[in-house]
Amino acid sequence: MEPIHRQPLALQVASRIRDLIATDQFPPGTPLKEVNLCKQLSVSRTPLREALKQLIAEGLVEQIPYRGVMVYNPDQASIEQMLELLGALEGFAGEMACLRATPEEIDAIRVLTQQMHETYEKDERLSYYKINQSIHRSIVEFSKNGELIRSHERLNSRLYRIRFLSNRRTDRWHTAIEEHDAILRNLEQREGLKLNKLLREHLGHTWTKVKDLYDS
Amino acid sequence: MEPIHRQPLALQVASRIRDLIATDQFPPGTPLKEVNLCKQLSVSRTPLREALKQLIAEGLVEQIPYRGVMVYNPDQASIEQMLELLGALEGFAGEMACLRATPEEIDAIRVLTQQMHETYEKDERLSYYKINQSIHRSIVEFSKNGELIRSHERLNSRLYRIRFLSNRRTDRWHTAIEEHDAILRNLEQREGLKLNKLLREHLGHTWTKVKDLYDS
DNA sequence: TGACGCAACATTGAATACAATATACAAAAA
DNA sequence: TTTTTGTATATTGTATTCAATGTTGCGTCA
Repeated sequence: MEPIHRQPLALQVASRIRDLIATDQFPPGTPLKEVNLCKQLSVSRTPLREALKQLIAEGLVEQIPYRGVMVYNPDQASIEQMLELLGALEGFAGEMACLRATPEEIDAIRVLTQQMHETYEKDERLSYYKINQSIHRSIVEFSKNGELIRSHERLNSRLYRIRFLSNRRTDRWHTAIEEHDAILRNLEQREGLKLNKLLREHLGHTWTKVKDLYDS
Repeated sequence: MEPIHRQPLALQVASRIRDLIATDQFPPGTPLKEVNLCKQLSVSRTPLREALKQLIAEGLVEQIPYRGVMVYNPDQASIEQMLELLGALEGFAGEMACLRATPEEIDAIRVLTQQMHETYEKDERLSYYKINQSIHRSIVEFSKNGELIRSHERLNSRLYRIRFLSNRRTDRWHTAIEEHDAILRNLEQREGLKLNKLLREHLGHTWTKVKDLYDS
């Protein structure tokens, strides 16, 4: 039988804060004061502090001794490095997916890519963004490497907000759609090395979009 | 001026436990009971628990609610996946290092590779192992990508013991040395793609060594 | 007027106390 | 003898309390 999964309070608190950061309710730089959060979340300081320790380890927030915890506010250089690493992870995942994905799984990517086209034509940015995320996550999953999946998930969550902001730029949408078509094609044809390259470049373009956003 | 670095107790505790795991004084499966550790380390439960939370996030130990934490004991599949990911990270790092390493940094790798030869000839296994680790870490550092460096560091620490054990096998030493010569050559000639491939294969060989170790 | 020092306050760091849960073992019933 | 069940004990989860540290603002003195 399916075992009952229990969630210690600290874990629940951690994922709640994670969501609050991802949805920009706690934007970068927000100080996370323990007593305030305790009241807002109705927990005592101990589980909250344990949750914060986890988030620190994940790199989602940063801590200065005796001065508290705040939401991580990466500078341009850090963002570039994170996107570069994300590209490497996704590229490698794509390469492995070419070896290991089942035809059904590739079908799923095909469906998502199709849906992406539809949201593009209807100009539904939020849906577009979410489908885009799904595609990337799926490719990583199909690498069938749990460690890779976890690493990607963590890094991606740190970039969630950044990528969302860069999504507001519409002038690169068309290129992005074309790239996704190419990604699908290479996955279908199991062209691992080419897919690797494509995905890395795809993330590279994300960086240029983010960069413009910061510069303007 | 260089700021003074403070170490909250929890961080000190975490790195102490990390060392104990790396040096196999806490081998895989060891239950880490809070009160015992508190006495041994002369700290109270709060900082200890915060330290454990970090180690959990790092994947060095695992936790079952109300049953405690124990040193992570990966099965063969997990080890294979971790090594695969480590290969991807080091391969990519090598590729970037070809673009970004200074001549002086490459010199440093050359010196280390030379020292590796010497320890090989003198049959000094521990020194050999440590120099080997230094070379890999250096290559990753020369990628100049802080995120990549941290990710690699964390994954590597989880594999430290495994790789150490697999180092006892001597029949692959010679091949490993040759591979390291090739790695140095390709780094010197800035052959990024070839170096990437080499490093991935190099880690792949580590996996076969580990596998044999488990099977026998 | 500006700089220094002191004090009150706010916030985090650590320790302890209490509650919830799991495990082990023994006693009782089938 | 085997199974079950209850109780004692150990261990983790959570709350509360106390200590250490950093910050802010006011007052005093040059």
